Amino acid sequence: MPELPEVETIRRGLLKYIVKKKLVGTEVLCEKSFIGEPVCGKVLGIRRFGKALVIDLDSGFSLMVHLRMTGQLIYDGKERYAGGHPSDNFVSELPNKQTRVILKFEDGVLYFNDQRKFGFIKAMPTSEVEQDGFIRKLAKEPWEMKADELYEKLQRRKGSCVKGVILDQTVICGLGNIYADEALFMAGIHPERKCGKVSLAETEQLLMAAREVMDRSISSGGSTMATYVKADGTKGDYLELFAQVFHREGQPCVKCGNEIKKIRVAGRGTHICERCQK
DNA sequence: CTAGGATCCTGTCAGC
DNA sequence: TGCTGACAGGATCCTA
Repeated sequence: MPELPEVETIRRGLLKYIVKKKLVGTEVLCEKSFIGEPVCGKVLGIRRFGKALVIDLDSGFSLMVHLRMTGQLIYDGKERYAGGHPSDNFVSELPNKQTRVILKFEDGVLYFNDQRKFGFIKAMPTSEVEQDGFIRKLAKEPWEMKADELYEKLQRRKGSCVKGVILDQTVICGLGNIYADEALFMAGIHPERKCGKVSLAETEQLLMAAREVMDRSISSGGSTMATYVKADGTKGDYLELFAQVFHREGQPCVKCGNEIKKIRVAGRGTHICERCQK
């Protein structure tokens, strides 16, 4: 679930709570959620590679965290900081039955919750992080990628629907289901369009749109976070304020008033305006 | 190599 | 109320 903007928001938020703090113990409640042997050490920093976070320790080890669909990181100390898949876990009593791993710091606890168990924390030597199979294959993020590079990649997969291809992190890194729909809408491209039928000019539009939707989300603290940490425990609905098509089926298109439709593309729920996207 | 579909897992919701 | 199937903000694996 969490896409690049949410993961980046968690990274920035967590820095304040765990950098220079010592990780002193690990409790693994679900075996498949923790790969490798638990490690200890003081936190030097937190890096992000696409949708994955890497917590570097002064012991020479690192923890790679991937939230996949339903992962959450919830730091609980003097105050609580939560991010990831939106749910009541952000404000409820922890640990609970979705808690998979507990990282114990000297003055707080970091819970890794994950309803569907697709996510994981992986311990490895810091020197091996960049050779990790997942990280090594990641493509550039939209801000670093040039339009002709993306265009060439799209042409290499000319028979596939463009949405499925831009969700592939080895093609372009960072987009997930929300921002793919939003970027395609902004660029006026139908998600079922074959990659071979996307022009260089449209690729440029798509790239700009991807940057814009994610920039906007990062600067507001991610689509699912910020509002969730409010003291009164109310659920945030930032997505509703910012999404033009995502989860807006049945509502009018913000550009033309036509009804937003929900279809299925590349196995994923997909939101479109049939008049604005061809 | 590409393209499409199944799969990992738990929970929720719509429909009967 | 209980059952069933569909679906979910991700990525990989398998098959053709």
